[in-house]
Amino acid sequence: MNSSNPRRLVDEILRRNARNPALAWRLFKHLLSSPSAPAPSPSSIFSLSRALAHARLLPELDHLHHLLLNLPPSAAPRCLTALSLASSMAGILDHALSQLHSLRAHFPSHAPPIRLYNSLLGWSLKANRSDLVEALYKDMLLARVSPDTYTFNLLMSSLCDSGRLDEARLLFDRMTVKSCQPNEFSFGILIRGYCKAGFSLRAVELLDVMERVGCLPNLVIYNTLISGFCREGRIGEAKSLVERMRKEGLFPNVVTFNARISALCKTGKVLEAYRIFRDMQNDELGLPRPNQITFNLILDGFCNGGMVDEARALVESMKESGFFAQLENYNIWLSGLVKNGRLLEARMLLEDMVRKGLKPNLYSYNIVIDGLCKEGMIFGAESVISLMRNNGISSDTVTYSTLLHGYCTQGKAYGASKILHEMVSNGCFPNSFTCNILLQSLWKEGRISEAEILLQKMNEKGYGLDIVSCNIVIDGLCENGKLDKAMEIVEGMWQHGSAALGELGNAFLVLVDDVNDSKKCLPDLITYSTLISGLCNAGRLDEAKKKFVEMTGKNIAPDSVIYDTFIHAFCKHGKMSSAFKVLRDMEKKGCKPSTRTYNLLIWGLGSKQQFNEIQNVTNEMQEKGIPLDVITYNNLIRSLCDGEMARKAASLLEEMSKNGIMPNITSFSLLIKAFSKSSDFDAAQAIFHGALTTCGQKEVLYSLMCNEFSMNGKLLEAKELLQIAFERGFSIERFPYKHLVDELCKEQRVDDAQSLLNSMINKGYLFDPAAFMPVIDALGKKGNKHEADKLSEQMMDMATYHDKSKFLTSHTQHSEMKPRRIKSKQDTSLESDWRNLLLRDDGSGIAMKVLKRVQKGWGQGSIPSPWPQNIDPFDVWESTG
DNA sequence: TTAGGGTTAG
Repeated sequence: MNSSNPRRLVDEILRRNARNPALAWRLFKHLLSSPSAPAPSPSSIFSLSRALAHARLLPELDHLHHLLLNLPPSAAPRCLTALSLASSMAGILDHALSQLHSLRAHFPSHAPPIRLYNSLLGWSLKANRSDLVEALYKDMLLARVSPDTYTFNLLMSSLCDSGRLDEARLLFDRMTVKSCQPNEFSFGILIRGYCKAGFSLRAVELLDVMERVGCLPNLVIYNTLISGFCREGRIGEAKSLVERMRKEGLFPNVVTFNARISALCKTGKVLEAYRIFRDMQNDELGLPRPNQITFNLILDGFCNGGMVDEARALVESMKESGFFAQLENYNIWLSGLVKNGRLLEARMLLEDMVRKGLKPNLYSYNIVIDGLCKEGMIFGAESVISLMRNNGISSDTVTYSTLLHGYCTQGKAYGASKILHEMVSNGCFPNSFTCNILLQSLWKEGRISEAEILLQKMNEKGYGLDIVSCNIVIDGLCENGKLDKAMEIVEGMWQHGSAALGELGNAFLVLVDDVNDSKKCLPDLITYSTLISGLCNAGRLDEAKKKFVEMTGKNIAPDSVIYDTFIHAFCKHGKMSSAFKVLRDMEKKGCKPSTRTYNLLIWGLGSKQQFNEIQNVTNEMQEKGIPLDVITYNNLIRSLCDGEMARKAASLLEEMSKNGIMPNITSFSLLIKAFSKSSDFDAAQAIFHGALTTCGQKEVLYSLMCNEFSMNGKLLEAKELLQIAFERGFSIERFPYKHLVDELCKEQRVDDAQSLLNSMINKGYLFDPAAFMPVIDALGKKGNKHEADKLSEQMMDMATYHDKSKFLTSHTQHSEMKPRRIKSKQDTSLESDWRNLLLRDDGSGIAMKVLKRVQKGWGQGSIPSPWPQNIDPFDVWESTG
């Protein structure tokens, strides 16, 4: 160590202990406290503070800041600069800013280097702190520091990220006339901006500009453009770019290949992507080797294409070759499992990750939470949230929005508003996704004026109304029969973008006319799909066809969903030849018919009893390799049953099992109904038992069979099934217990009827008190006044209990249901039964007694409004400021 | 230390 120069000594010690910042810091303090200590060099301060910042030793950084302020004025500014730069580079934005602030306050004539400003600008932009960006930019000008190319590049990149392409372009154009010339990064950033916004054609024009200014495009720029074209499906353009780059001596690398593979997977051409992937693995072909990302793309492709087994095999091979170790691999696999309904496995994988010490991140949890919510398993989702909280990760806006969506789709309004409040009180603010979820929920509930208030709030808070919001409103209008309004808005969107919603009556929306064309939200495939489906449902087929022509004229390519919509509509109206014309047209246009397409056709033919044609269609499916599914078979079963060929229909069950297709509850139900209709109860019962074996002991199967027996006078058999239902704890809502009690009484079997009632009471069921009446009547007629009174009392108890638990129909029923549905279903049935009771005049007086209870309880608006009265679904925005 | 390919919600 050279100790002849004390300043070198300081530097040396600091350098040697750079890896132990705490020790370096102590040594530094010690040396600096010596009276003969020389001033440290800026580079040593940079190394020290970089180490302190990296180790997040924040109090030490503050202390250092303080010490540096006391250095002689010849050394202090440069050392402070070094400190601030190191803090800034480590991303400790607030420290770096306060250090810059002291520098500027104490040494106003010292101009900080542009590099410091650039670094601070970069972090401020990343943190979305436009206030800081502005302040820094002003301070730069005050310090007479000129922005350089790097500064402009940062600003452009940020503008592009927030979709402000035109402003980014303006900045870019100003660069060419200013002292700072655009470099390859400037071009790269702008090109990326155009490509990300879907304007690859505008991006590629910049290649010519580059040529003019003598700036050579590099591999990154070519890859940006190629992936942009691939994303837009412009494969021809992508290919010619590859040729152009080869001519310039640049060769496609793994990124280029990944862009192609990604595009193929996104358009469902997984097998083609897989072929390329295999070629990349083949040493002889000299292609770039697949990397981590290539594997992820193929894995995701398999998962999205429903090829779970292939995906699983790939995961195994990735594990073997060490390509399955990063969190991202796990997250892709998690999302694949969820998308393919393997929720249990996904949940287990998540816990496995925790056990293995591979910390799942917010993405991992959100993926599983979303899957559970989509399957209606909100409790499961809530439990994953606790798991996540226990592992130190807090919910974000995505988590809350996902949960909100779960509650909304199940009509659980109270849960939804609870989530909204929880999210805001935890500092997560609703974004446009959240708003769209709410918007859809409100429209679905028919609460249009509230939806309009929400649109207004979204607008005030600056959440742009995007194409999703527009599509939600258009869907809502179609569902509510306001098709003309919907069409008017779509037309207006071509001119004014989302501002066309203003025609809904919201004058304020006129103010948000999308100013720049690049951001305007124009009708898309979903818009037309929604509109066309609305028109078809309303029987306005000619207008639907016109809209179809309009969309293709606007270069929106129809997908199989739209074709299916037309096929469905034609089938519904019995226009089978038109339906087949659509099928041929879609094939001609290169849109592959799906199993669903054929199922619709079979359904249409089935309702016209055209069995030969059905046969032709199923043959065609087999020839074209389009798999039949359970719905296909159910359609076949339905049409045969309708044609009173139940036996032939039943034989299809065998064919299904031969083809590896499991019949479902619908398959069996159709057959049970058909055999019951023809009074072939032995066959019906055989199917019923087969169904129980295949589908499990399902309540719907029991209730169906019980209803069939009961309707056809098979009272004993029906009663037996009802008894089983009691034992199994099923909800009896769908069982014909009232009818059965009534019929038993009519057949003078009051004892059987009474025993049924007693079983229901003993099992704790809460049921329609009207079921008591036939028995009370019968007992009264028989002169058994004592028993009749006893039952009357029990009926009164049931009525009281009914008052207390407004919605419960049985002890097994799950709590929350869609409030509106409950109202229409339950109230009307109870009310009508009670009205019938009250109209009776048998002098028993019971009816009047009961009436009083009815007036106190049921039918009196005891149904809670979908949103709890005391909570305004919109007030959460007020606290967001 | 600013530009390319992979993971979450409507």
